[in-house]
Formats: sequence, structure tokens, C-alpha cells
Amino acid sequence: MTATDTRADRSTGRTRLLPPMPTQAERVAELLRESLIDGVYPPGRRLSEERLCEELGVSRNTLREAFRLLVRERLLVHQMHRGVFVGLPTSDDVRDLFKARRTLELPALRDATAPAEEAVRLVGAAVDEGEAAREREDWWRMGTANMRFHQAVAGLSESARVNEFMSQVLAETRLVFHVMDAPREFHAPYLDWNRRIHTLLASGDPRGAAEELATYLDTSEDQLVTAFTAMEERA
Amino acid sequence: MTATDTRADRSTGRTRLLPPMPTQAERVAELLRESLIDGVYPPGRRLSEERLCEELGVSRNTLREAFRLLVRERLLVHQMHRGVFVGLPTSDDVRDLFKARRTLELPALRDATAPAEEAVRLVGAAVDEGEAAREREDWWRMGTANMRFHQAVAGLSESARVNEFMSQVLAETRLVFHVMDAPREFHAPYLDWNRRIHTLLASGDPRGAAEELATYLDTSEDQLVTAFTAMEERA
DNA sequence: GCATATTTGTCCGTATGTATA
DNA sequence: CTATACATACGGACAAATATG
Repeated sequence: MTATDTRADRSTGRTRLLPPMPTQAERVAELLRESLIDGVYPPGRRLSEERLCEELGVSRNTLREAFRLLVRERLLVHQMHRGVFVGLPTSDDVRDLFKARRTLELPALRDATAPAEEAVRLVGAAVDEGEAAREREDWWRMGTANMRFHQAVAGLSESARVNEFMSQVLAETRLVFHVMDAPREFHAPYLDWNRRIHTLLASGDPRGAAEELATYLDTSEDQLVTAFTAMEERA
Repeated sequence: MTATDTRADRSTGRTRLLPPMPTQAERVAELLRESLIDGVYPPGRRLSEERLCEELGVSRNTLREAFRLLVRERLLVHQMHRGVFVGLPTSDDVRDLFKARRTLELPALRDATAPAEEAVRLVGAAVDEGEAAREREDWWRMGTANMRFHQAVAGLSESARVNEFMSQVLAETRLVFHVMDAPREFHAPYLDWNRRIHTLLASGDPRGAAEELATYLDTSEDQLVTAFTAMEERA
């Protein structure tokens, strides 16, 4: 999925993850990406080149190449002669992210009249994983599972490019959640919704599933935007 | 919105050239991007680091930063220890690109029940520009106008991120056209279709417009894929 | 408002590893 | 198989801009 490299896997459309990641910069970018979506570096924090090279054991040039990639993914923002900072989304960004999600998720679901079996299975697996995490009160994994659910929904489109874009959008959405540290109440209510959507999809009613997802996204966006604007005014 | 870097203007679909572009790497990337969509470097051609630094007057480090960006945009492909090559799309890529375009364009058009006036104007302007170019038999500008038309259609979504993704998809599509050097017969028949779509949109029938666009994309994909597979078998 | 310290932006040289003639 | 060419990655250098006192 992040394998932007060799030509071989592009032709197959398959994602190769096992072989060691090609270049050092890509490796570093992947590492930082993980740290960013895990919330290791809080949104808005500046990332010092010097310190990070030291920490990661790479040269400044290599680190800067990784920075560029993550800036392009909007996980980092770059300010001339000031350095790079962890992305700090605003309520406008939240709205835009949901616009993008509607664009990516709804058509994929609605048009899934004869979906690939494997793709549907992935959707169901994400639902299961989320419910299991809720049982264990593992809120972090619950959030991850919820994200994976939406990734799987977009995956119904069977397009490598759409998938890639979706994963970027979701990564940025993780930043949004880190801005307002409260995964539990923002994910928990939606698990049942996910279950319902998967059931409708699996039972051959993609349009019904899409309608459910549409209202899901509406309410989710409302909840996030109101919480966000409240926080922005407080600051 | 926190201006990431240069991306603020991509949201408007407009390219900002007057304000000094922030970093050298971004500048080089933009320059190469233009050259690539203009077909200066033919698909598949290897780009020598040494020669390009010389040509562009930048260091290898800076050039490599630019390369990473363009690899992420799929305009270049990177092979370990071999260098970067201009993207050489296959028929599978063409199919995937059209999947992405359907995802981005159709919902934007279909949901444009109360579109922003400016957005509709941009669609119309692209249609006019295409027809004018056809009059002058300026096939290259005709192709550009056609691309701008589809960018404007996606722009109806009013989402910066959707717009950005769309421009990437279209840039890659330019590569496809360069693989089979024949812009005239691939763009000319579709200008009338564009006009019809804009008329339907402007007259308040976005669903009708979307239906037109759907068949447009179907026939366009068919034409390209058949031409492409024929070319692949020939080689 | 000013002088200083810090950090980034960019370049160059070089050692190592890989692919190709 | 050897040799050559090239990409990879590192570290150091200096100028320019910013942050700090």
C-alpha cells in the first residue's frame, strides 16, 4: 500500500510488505508515520531535525527526505526556515476530511452490488475486531478497528489509488482524534452502526448500507465539529 | 487553514507562481512535474541524477528530495540502486485511474444540487477553452482544457483534499496519453459531451449530468484500454 | 530595538554497495 | 569475473533566517 517503489508489484496491484523497505528515507517515513498516528508526537509540536537524526540514527539529508513525504501526506506541516511541525487540524480540516470520506466511502459501498468476497470479509473482520476490543475495554484498538472498517469500505472500490488516498485521509483523521484526546466516546457508539452496515452489505443491500453510512458520517461529523469548535473557542 | 506549504493553492486548482515558492526541492518538483505532464521526458526514460542536478543547478540532495515527492505522486517510479524512471502506466493502471476518476467525479457532479457559482463557471470556462482550442486546431491545449474540465467537475465537491487527489490522478493520466502519443482522437470527440454535461449542470439537473459523465467515462476507458492492450501486445 | 545563539536551507565530498557492460 | 558507472547514505560546511536574551 505504501509500496511506491518497485514496478513489479505495481503490475500485480498487490502490496508487498515483507521485503525490507527499499530506501532509508522510506523506512524513516514509515516509522514516523506510525509514531504520528499513534500520537507519540502531539499535534502542533515542532520536530527538531538535529534531535531526530540523533534518535533515529540517520543523517539530516535522509531525515529531510522523509519529512517531505510526510508533509505531502499532510501529517506534517512545513514552515520555511522554521522547521516541520506535527499537523494541527482545524475544524475546517475536519469538515474537509469528512467531505473526502463521503466521496471515497459512499460510492464504494453503494456500487458494491457484486462485491469481491475477500473485500466483504475484511469489512466483517474489522467489525469483529472492534467489538472484541470493546469487550476488553481496549479503547485504542477499538479506534484502530473502526478506522480499519472504513478503510475496508473504501476498499470495496478495488482501486489501489482510492485505497491509498483513503489511508491518507484516515491517518490525518487520527491526528484529529489526538487533538482532542478522547477515543472512547468518539468510537464506541459507532460500532453497532458498523455491524449494521456490514450486515446490509453482506445480505446484498449495498444501497441500504450506503444510506446507513451516510447518516453515520453526518452524525459523526457533527459530533466532531461541535466538539472542535468548542475547543477552538476555549483557546 | 494552516497552509502546509505550497498546497494551499492547489485547493483552488490554480497554480501560484508569483510568490516565491518556499523550498528549493518544492520548486524543482514543480518544475519536473510540469515537464512530465508536458511530455518532455518520455514514459519509461531514466532520469540521471547527475545530469539533472547539472541542468537544474541544484545539488543531488535537493534533487533527491524532489524525486521522492514525484515518486509518491506516481509520476516517477523508483528502483533501488538503479535510479528513478518516468512512470510507464500499463493497461491495469488505466483501469485503476478510471476507477478513481469515477469515484471522484461522479459524486461531485451528482451531489451538486446547489453548486457554488464559481465552481460551475470554472466548468463552463474549461468547455469554452476546449472548443476554442479545437477551432484553432491546437490539440495540445485541447487536451489540457479537457483535463481542466474534469478537474473542475471534481472541484464541485469543494474539498481541498479531493481536488488535490484529482489533480494527481489527472497528471498520471497525462502520462497515459504520452505513452500513446495521440491527443487529438482521444480528446476531440469528448468536447461535445463536456458541453452537454455543463448545460445539464447549469440548468439544475446534476443527476442527468452525472449520467452523461458516467457513459462518457465508460466509453473513454474502453477506447483507451483497447488501444493500450493492442499496444502492449505489439510490444 | 539590537545583538547573539540556534536552527534551517543548501551545497559538497566521500565511502559503500549494487547493477550492468 | 572483473571493472566501471551510478545510486545510497553519511558527515561537514557555510549562509540565511529565525528565535532568544
